[in-house]
Amino acid sequence: MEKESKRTTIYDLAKLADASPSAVSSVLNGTWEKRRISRKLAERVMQLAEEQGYSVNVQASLLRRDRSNIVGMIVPKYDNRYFGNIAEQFEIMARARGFFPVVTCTQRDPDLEFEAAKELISYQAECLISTGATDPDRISAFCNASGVQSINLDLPGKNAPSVISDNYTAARDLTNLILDHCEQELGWSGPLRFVGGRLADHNTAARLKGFLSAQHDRSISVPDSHIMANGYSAESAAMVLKDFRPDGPSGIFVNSTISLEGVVRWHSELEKDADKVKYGCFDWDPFGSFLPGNIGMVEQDVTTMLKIGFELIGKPQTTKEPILVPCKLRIF
Amino acid sequence: MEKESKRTTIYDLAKLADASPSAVSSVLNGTWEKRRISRKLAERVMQLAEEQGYSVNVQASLLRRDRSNIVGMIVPKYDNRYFGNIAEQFEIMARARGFFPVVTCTQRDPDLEFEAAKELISYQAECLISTGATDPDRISAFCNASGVQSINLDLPGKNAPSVISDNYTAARDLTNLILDHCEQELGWSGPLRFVGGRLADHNTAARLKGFLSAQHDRSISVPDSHIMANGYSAESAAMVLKDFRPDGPSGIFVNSTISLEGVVRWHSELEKDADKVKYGCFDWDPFGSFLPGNIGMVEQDVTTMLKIGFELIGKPQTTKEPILVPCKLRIF
DNA sequence: CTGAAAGCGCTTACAG
DNA sequence: CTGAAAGCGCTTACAG
Repeated sequence: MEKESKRTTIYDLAKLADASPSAVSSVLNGTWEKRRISRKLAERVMQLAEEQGYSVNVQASLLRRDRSNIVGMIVPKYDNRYFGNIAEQFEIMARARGFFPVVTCTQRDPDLEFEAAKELISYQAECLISTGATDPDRISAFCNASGVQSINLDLPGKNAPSVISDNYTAARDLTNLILDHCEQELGWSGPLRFVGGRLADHNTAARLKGFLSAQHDRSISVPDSHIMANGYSAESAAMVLKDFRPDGPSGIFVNSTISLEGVVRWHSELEKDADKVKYGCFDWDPFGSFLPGNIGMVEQDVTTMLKIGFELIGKPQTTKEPILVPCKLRIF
Repeated sequence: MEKESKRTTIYDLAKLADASPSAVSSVLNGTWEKRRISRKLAERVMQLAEEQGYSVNVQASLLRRDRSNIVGMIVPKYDNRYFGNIAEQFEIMARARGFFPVVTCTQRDPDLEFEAAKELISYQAECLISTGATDPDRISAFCNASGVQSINLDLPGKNAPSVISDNYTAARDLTNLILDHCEQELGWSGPLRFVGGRLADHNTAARLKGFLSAQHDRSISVPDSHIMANGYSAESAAMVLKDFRPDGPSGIFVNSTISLEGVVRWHSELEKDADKVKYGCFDWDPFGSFLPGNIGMVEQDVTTMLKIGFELIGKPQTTKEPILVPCKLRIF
């Protein structure tokens, strides 16, 4: 074994195999049959490459080639059922399509999002998917300036095509489900409370609209105090409910599993009428159906969103209107 | 704006700024003050770079430089609390240390693991962290041959240093906790059942050892039929318990949250004596404490494991004995 | 069947 | 204060 400090190159291999670097290169990148290099030489080179622990230097290879095949994704969190699933499926689907996926996680920090996006472009990503980005327009503006395609997922933007869940419809359906349960099991007909998220956030706004419209259709008027969208954390959800001690039936629309943690904590500490609280959650968790009071959850259709996203890659960007993907309502 | 098809290079910028490519390069990579390039020129170049949406071609830059700063990680899943958290914290900690993290998810598929590892090395990763790899030795053998450092996380290997949880101790503590609850609340003293995982898997084996040793210390003998380690899925856990209808008190050691799903499903379908089942789980989930019968969970100390992993980077590889990191026992 | 040569976009020691 | 030139490791059209 040679000095470990330097990696083996095609020149090392060429010397060892007593062939030219060009020949070695074409053996290693699979074009040797086309170049009609003898099978004997090819086998010798591949054998040597194996022995020497050779691996192609992608930096050098990409520099010379026309395409990188890299498709980048930024995602707010991995440690989250929804986004973790998106990242995971993205990688699988990208590989299946012959791309090299590079995902990076940006902690809902707009500056980190932008830096990470620039980094991915520096790595010659051919397309960048911004998932749940807080400032997608800044990112796609930069992509546009660099001549790199970009796509928004989960949260829409103006400068690139967007693929998002049909939050409005799913929220309306979930609200109706909660209302039905309240009527049938508690003989009570609203109004419900809305807990979690931020109203400035597009998805929360769309969900709130669905929440209100379902109740409007039943002539239920919802007081402002019932809209408790004060953030994305278990703490803020528990906080906003702290002083609410139900005195009879009540129902809650929970916006995301992270808020659900707070709601469940609050619920478990109720001293009376805990069984008169019904809630549903816009988000999916496998333990959801075992939480007392939880009557249903909305699961976003990640596979379809990604499939549509991949179909957009390489296509000329046509419409900028968000493409809406229906969600699945899971009833317990 | 020029033709979008080609990205802007330092040569384009040099022409526009009426300067040499060398000067542009040093302005862009921050060495211009050292080279005593005039502030005026520097500002002009940076302005132009901004306008043209320039971003450095990392492939070209790395090819010329000595170091890549890339540190790679393979991880089985993102859509999993434990591994998702590892990937997320890895990226944060890597950035904080000036590295460029690239994580990829390999679905517990040994071949995909190996391919992904090779790919990361092709991208000139300086160090590769194999997390929960099914065949870590094959990967580190390849890394060794290529002169790339490698580290095993979560699951140990022979060819590289390993940082793993102290599964044995934590499992023993969790077992004792379950036994204590069973005695105090049910007046019953084992033996417990062990559900989930695979005995061939190092971590399952270590946990089983702790499980057995805690009971051995209390002179409880555990029949073989109580060891139900038949896989990592909610289905297999539910399956193995299908015909178990407890007729009195019972206790279960659940190996991972994925198995916990199956256990909870089984538990929720019991017609009698459901309140006489106590279980604990080796893994953490925020909804865990709200699941009836769940008395405690083990949370692995991801931050410490990663911190130790990062300390190993760049250091000569000394001991091959796994470094054990204590877990935290969360009691409900 | 195979090699010499140019060039991908950078960086940096060297020479003014 | 600044530029010309070499070279990082590859690929590929071109010329035998």
